[in-house]
Amino acid sequence: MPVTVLLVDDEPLVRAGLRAVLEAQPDIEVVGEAADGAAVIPLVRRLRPDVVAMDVRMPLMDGIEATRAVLRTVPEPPKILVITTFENDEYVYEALRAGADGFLLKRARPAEIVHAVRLVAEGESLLFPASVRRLAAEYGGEGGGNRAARAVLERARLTEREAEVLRLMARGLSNAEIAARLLVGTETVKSHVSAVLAKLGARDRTQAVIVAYESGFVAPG
Amino acid sequence: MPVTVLLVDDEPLVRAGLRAVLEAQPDIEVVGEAADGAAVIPLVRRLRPDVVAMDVRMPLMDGIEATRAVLRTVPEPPKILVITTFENDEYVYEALRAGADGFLLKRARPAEIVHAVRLVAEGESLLFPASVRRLAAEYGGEGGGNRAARAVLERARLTEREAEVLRLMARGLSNAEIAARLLVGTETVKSHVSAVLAKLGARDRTQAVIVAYESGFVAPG
DNA sequence: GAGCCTCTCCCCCGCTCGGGGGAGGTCCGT
DNA sequence: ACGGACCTCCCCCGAGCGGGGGAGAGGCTC
Repeated sequence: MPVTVLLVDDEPLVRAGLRAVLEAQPDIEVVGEAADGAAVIPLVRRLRPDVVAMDVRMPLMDGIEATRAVLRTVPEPPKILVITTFENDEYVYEALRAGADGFLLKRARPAEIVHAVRLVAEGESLLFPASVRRLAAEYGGEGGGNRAARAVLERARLTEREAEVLRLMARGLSNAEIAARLLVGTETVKSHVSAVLAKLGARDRTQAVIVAYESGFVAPG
Repeated sequence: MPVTVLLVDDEPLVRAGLRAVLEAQPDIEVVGEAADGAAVIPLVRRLRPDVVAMDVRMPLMDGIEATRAVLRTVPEPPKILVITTFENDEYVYEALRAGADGFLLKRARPAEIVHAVRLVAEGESLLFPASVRRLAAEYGGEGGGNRAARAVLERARLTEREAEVLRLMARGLSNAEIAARLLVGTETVKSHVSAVLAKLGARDRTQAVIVAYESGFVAPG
């Protein structure tokens, strides 16, 4: 059965774009739209979507309140994917605190958007690395390491092999070098790397390495 | 005038390989060879090379002793580029401690080798990131950050713009994204990125980001 | 035994990246 | 006035990378 999605954004254009991108996927179905957070709860009750793609900034009720409201009032609530235009949006981490399962930039590429929806639908949390640093500053800065990044890494549930590959990535090795070191083919390494990128919500190996550092997965110094 | 290089390695094959790679460059000239560290000092005195490409492991006198000897006894000594087969070679950091200006893996690609020679000739120090971590563990672990990486970064003498680009690289941005943020063309960003990679002795942006983290240039957490 | 996960390897494809060149502009110090 | 950084942009080109598929072998649990 397909992943059902409810779109919540005050801009019709954005909704249309999301719908186009998501419906192009055979396994994703957009079951409804809302223009404001205030309309979300009844819609969620009626449509029971797997995922709510929710804008943070909306006129009547913003994405944070809406997220809280949904999670409080709906039994077996859907996954909440927060959408925002700005990666420095202070609202974002509040939404995550409120219980959102991930967030996504509007300017993300279609493949990323689709990917993000699938991930949260499967129960994985994701944050895009470019924003992870930002979050860290706000999230509370006492202990070493970055809580947000750590959360990403923990929820990523990397397999042993994937973790091993990530460690080598974080030492600057290329796929070919990793393959040589692990005594496997480069295609195999590519598979693992892809899995790592997918699970971490990273676009490329650089972002994955950033998560590795931010989360304390690899120790700097 | 070209960069003059003295090759010191006990394996003729390696010397031949280095010679072939280096002489293919119009601006690099191999002026001599030696099979052991013991032969280095007189040759350096006579040939006065800009750079000595020196193996660490050699039968009579290893690269560390040879490095120390050259730096102690020769006025205006050449730059020493240490060459090794293993990146975990404990000899390497000792050589660096002894005053070597950089090191290089034998399995490095020709372009990297050429690049390394040019860099040390110009007075830049370089360490390949994959080995930087290793060095850190040995180099002394009290203070935060990685001394070796910090040294790389300091001696890299990045321009303001380059530092800015590196910071954005370390946040996971692509060249296009950096270009958008800095309001310049992607070609410009590519230039800066190339300059950063060159100065840091990094092969790709991932390695550059690793140096950024290891050196404390960007703070994790 | 069926299902699931993990690890392994394969294909095709498009794109970004990085190397190696060059070139014009400004600003600054000598 | 000249050289020298520095920033900007341009070209060509090859290689590595990442997406999107698939597929088989082994091991696990139910």
